[in-house]
Amino acid sequence: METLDKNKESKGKKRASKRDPEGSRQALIDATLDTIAEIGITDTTVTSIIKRADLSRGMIHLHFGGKDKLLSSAAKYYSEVYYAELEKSLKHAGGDPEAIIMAVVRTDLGPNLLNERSAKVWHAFRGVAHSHPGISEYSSTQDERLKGILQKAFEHITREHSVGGQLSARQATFGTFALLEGMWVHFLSDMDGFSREEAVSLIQKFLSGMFPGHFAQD
Amino acid sequence: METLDKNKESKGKKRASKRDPEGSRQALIDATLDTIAEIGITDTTVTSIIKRADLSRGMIHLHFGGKDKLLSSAAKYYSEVYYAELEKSLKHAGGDPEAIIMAVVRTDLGPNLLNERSAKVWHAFRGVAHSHPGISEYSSTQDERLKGILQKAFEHITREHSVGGQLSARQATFGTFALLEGMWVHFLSDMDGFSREEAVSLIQKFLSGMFPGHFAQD
DNA sequence: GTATTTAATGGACAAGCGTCCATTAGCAAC
DNA sequence: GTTGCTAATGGACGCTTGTCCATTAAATAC
Repeated sequence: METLDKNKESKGKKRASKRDPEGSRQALIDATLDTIAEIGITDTTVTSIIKRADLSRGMIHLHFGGKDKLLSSAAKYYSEVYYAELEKSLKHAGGDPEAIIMAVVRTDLGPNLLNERSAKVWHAFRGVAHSHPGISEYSSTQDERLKGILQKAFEHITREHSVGGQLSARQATFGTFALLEGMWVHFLSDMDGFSREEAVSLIQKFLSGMFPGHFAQD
Repeated sequence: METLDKNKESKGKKRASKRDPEGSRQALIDATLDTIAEIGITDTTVTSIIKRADLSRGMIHLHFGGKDKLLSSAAKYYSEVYYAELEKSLKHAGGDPEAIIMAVVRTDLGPNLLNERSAKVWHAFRGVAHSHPGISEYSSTQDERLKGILQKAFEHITREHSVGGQLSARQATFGTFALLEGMWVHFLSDMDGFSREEAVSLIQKFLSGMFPGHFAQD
């Protein structure tokens, strides 16, 4: 019998075999996101990426056609992971609009989506988006999907209880979204002082102020 | 009599004479901010900056000691301009806490501070701050000063009317700040659709929801 | 086994980067 | 004028960047 470790995906991160195009592709994307989070997007070079992925120089050109396209693919992947997590959480939320909104808030501020690596990558991508169409595309898609979910839920609430002078669904979406983005920024500038519970509770207070009778605190 | 234009600071941007260290310094800072806003911080190189400032290669090293220090100086200058505008507006606001808070909100979202160039520069700086201590310093200083002003005003309000279950001054500051940051992000992603009035009004509604009896809408 | 296919390698390359400094030139003092 | 000071110039430098491709080697088909 032979040794059974070493060559069989033992660590979960290593590629399956020496020839594994799909694995190499993903390894490059992961290494890109790691590098951006660790040393910043300005210092993220082809060399720093392939060093971290433990692959050879030519792989980026081979699998993505260039550094720029790798960055776009990494942004796309990041956005997909974000949205997958959100949808997973929404499946357990049921159909109640309030529950949906609070599930979005809780998930967006939860440790799976809002953590050091993720927040740094998000921030870096947003910072360069304006001069990088490939990245811009995916981060604005992510925003629009999130806003879409919120707006649909808020529309239900405003329709049910048409409470005269209150906020429109559009404004409520706008405000909630801004608060969430602000929380991410805050998290980055003070990770130790940040409290997820407090952030969720604050948004909930904002919502219950805007929609009296709804979003009651525990 | 001689011609009186052409060589006497006529355009306000040109340097006063061919030898003007202070003017050159400022021209480099302005060119840096312009370049960042136009082509992004990633593509902002020594060459692109000196081309825009219409100065020679050596000037960056001469006046700032290197590109990195020029960037830090540009961040510092940006922050100073922001804060000067804010203080100017606060002088007219009087001593009333509500008026101070609303003046901060209106100024932060006004065209002098929130415009295309300014927002793009701000975004770019924040995106690289984590791997660039010189920039990080000034953008966090700016944040802290703004939060300080808000918190002091909110403390007055919470002290006067100690309305039991309401928001603490810290939370109100947190929420207002997050909303403002969110508005800037929103402005960047949809400049045409953005309405300053709506943004101000939304924050005011948030505040009047949190502090019933205060921040009454017009 | 051999042939075929293609993932992966890593060095060569030109272009571009930021830094530096010997030189030039503008202004003030005399 | 001449001198002294220093702002300003712009080319040379070494280094790093991203791209590309001839070569190697792993897996599959026969």
